[in-house]
Amino acid sequence: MKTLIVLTGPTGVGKTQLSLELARRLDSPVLSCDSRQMYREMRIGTAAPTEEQLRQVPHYFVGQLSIHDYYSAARFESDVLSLTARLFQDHKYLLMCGGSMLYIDAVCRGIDDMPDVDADLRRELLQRYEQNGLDDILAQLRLLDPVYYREVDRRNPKRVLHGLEICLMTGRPYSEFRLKTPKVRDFKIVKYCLNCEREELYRRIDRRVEQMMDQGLEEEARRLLPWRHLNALNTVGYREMFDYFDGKTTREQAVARIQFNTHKYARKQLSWFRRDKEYRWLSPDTALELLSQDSPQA
RNA sequence: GGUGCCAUAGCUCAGUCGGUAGAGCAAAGGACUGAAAAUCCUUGUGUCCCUGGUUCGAUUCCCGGUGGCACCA
Repeated sequence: MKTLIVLTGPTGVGKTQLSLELARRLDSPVLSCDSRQMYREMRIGTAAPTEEQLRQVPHYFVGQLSIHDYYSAARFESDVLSLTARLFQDHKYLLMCGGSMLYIDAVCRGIDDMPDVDADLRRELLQRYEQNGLDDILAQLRLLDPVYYREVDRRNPKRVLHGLEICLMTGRPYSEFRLKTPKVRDFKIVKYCLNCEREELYRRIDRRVEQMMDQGLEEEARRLLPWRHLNALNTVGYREMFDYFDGKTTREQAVARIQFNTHKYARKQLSWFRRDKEYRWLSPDTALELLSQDSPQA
C-alpha cells in the first residue's frame, strides 16, 4: 500500500532537519506543507529550507510561488494530489512535512468543492465591511444562508465574509457546499507530530528569530515593504518589521514581538494538532527510532 | 554618611479617603473548510518587601529594617 507520511509539529521544533533524515530513509522527496515557505520572496522570515538542504533532498512546494500569486488550501489539496499520483508510481512512501494545519487537513481529509473566490467581490465586500461594519454583512448572510448564520462565529469577520462571498457568487447558500464529508484517498496516511517541552520550544524559537535577524530579515522585509498589503505578507516576522519601519516600535521591540507572536502561533498549532486524535506524537530525541520502528516496512 | 522618593501578578504599572486588589504586555486553553504564520473566543490568588505599633480590622497610617533610584556630602 502506498503511504503518505505526514510530519508536523509547532513552528521551530525541528521539523526541517528531521524531514531530511527521514526522507533519505524513506527514499522520498519532501512535500512541504508550509503556506508561507511557498513564497520565493520570503525565505529568511519563514525559515525556509536552505539552498544546501534543498540540494540534499528534492523538495516540492518551497519557493514555487510569488507573493503576488493567489493560493489557497484547496489549491494545495489538488496540487498535492496530482503530484502524489505521479510520485507514487516510483515511491512506496512519500513524506509531507510542514506546519500549516489547514493545508495538512486539506490533503488528508479534503475540502468541499466550491468555486474560487472572485477577487473583485472579495475587495468589494471587504470595503463594505470596513465602511458599514460587520452587522451589515451579517444581515445579508442571515437572509441568504440562515443555516450558516446560526453556525458561524459571528464575531469573526473572515468567516462571515467568506460565507457571504460564496452565497453571492453561486446564488446558493454557503452551507450547501459545506458538507464536511471526508474524502477517501487511494493511499494510506500516517500522521506524526513532533513536539518538545514548552520552555525548550520557546528557547528554540527565540534563538531562531535572532538568527533570522543575523541572516538579514530586516533587509528582506524592507524589500517587501511596498507589498505589505498582500496576504502573503500578513505573516509573523514581517508585520512586526513593518511596524518598526513605520516608527511604531524600535528594532529591539520588533524582534521581541516576533518572538512572542511566534510563541502564540506555536500554541495555536498545538491546539489544532491535539484535537486530531490521529497524530502519533514524537519527541526530538526519540523521533528517529520511533519513526524507523513505526514506518511500515511491509 | 545625610535627605527625599519608590517597593503590589513573570514584566511595566494603577489602586485601596483603612474592610485582603486590577489594567496592558507576557503566559495558558479553545474554535477553525478556498486569506490559515490568517481570523476569532475564553482565562488574572498575588506572602500588595520584612518586623513591630495604632486599630474591631493594615497591602493602605506610623516606627524601624532591607533593597532600588535620585540628590547632597
